[in-house]
Amino acid sequence: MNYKALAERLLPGEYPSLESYEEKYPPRSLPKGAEVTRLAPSPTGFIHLGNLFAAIANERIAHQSGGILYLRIEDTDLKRKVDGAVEAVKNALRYFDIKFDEGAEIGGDETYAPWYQRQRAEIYRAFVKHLIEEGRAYPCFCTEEELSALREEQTAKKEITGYYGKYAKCRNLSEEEIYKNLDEGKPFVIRLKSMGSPENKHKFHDEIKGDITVPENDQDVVILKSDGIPTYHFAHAIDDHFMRTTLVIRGEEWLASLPIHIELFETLGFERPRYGHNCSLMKQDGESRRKLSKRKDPELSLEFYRKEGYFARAVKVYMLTLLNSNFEEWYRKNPEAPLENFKFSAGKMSKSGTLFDLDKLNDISKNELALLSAEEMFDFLKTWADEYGTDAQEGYFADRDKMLKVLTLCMGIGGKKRRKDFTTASQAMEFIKFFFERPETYEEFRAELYDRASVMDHFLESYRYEDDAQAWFEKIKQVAAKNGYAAEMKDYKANPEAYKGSVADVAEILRIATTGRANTPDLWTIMQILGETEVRERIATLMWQFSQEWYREIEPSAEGMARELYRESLGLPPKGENK
RNA sequence: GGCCUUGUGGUCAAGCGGUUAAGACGGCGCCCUCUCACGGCGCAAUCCCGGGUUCGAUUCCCGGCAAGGUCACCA
Repeated sequence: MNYKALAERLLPGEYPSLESYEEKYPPRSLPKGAEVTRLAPSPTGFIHLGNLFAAIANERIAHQSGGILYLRIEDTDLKRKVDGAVEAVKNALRYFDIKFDEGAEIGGDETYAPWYQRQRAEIYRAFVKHLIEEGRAYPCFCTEEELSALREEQTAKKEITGYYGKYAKCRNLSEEEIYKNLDEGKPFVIRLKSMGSPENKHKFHDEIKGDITVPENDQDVVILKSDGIPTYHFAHAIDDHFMRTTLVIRGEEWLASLPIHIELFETLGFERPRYGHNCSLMKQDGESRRKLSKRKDPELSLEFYRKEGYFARAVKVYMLTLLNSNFEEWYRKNPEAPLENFKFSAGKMSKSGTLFDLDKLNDISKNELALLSAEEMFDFLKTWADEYGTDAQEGYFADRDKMLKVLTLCMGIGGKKRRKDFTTASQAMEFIKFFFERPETYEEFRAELYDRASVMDHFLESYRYEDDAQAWFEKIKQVAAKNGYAAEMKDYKANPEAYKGSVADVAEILRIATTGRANTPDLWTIMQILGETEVRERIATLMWQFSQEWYREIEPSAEGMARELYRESLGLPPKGENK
């Protein structure tokens, strides 16, 4: 068989010499030990937690070694392409502070460009042509129907499926048959002529899994599709060689095709990069666990975290704790140090599938947010609200001073202990809502707090905005005593039967009346921020409602009196209907 | 089904032949307290199973079992 002539017929024309590519994409001049890693998504536009997981590992390994992280777009399959996908990937990763040194739409050193595989067609073909000339690749004319028939046959016989050995029909086509097919214009793919046998097993060192055994490949895999574009496997070998990748961290799902890649690198005569196959993120689903799925699990999408307003650093910290088991301990000891100072190591990555734990993420988020200053929190929330918040929420930020006071209080800044009430921006906005909008609904009063109107009335009577926290609380105590509640907690605990309740209950009535909620940060400060008029109006409004109800039930004729009471408490003149 | 990988509390996990088998999240209880949050203290809960090797196995070996991955002109 004249392979040279065949190669020319299959891929006609002059191609640059193989050596010229070596010169064009020379080995990188980097310090010893520097790792070149990459992220190589296909442009589907959907970027998920698994991508981020691998991205962080690749980024850390590259940058802590003084190496390079680049972005390559694996667009060999047109069906997967979605417009704007590359932008989406870049944006998502920027949010989580993953910085590329070079790559598609990144700029940087152009030596190893282009980074879109479709733009690299010539290189792939040059090498495919070479393999044909060497007799290490051949054209295959089998149709999809033939291939699936073969698969069925193999399955029925309980043999291994695929294109190999005696099943590789086109491998042994005669020269005449090949040219006849070609003359008839039959479409063809180029397959690798595999020399391996799965009976032979080799030890292989995986940077994450450790020593594993890998069988030899015997599949005559497709390397060039009928459209002249290579398959993933072939493009991987060529690109990672010429982009001078030193370490490939990729998902565990690639482990099964490692034998193919090993053979490809061998037959091309390339030194292969080191590999680390990381486990995938799992989710508990009833009895069993499964990979996080795009359809069923919104928390897989990176977009989910941005919409909810997760703090990017918190997500990163959580990823790091999953990625490297010793990270959590390090972080505990070095809470102040930049994350980059942590010595990341592929060897510490988990070997088995990790269940994604939203509780843990939420815990980390609370802690991370509690580290922010009021100004930082202001910026974080505002950025979120501008993009995802309602109009009303955007409005909260108009009064910067008030917002800073609110945040200072709600985050417990200045106090002995920081508060940790929320995990995301959307929760935080919900939490501070009552400062900016009057409550629409009120948390239910416990049944025993039946005389709340009277408590409110007494409170408004004695309330002075100028009072400091202590004086204010003294007055609450007086209100308590006046209404039959224990002014001192100790008294109440010692003898609960003697009272209707304690100051705590009185405070609860006032808390619900002003905020709508039974649980809030310090009430006195809240009242200070709201301002006197607002406090009085809120409490009086509710008080009036209660009085009305009460009068309606007990003494319908006295309803008018309730209104007067209300007006009086606001300091308004009696009579007159308009506010 | 073949091949590959993995198996320590509910979850993430330390551990490398002898330990009361760390820690964190979650759960539960108590304390602090005007509520909540924070914080403090405490409790429950784990070495997949069966054989070896050994004075001794969670740890080493073999065999099961279970889980995950993969078997395309998708990546």
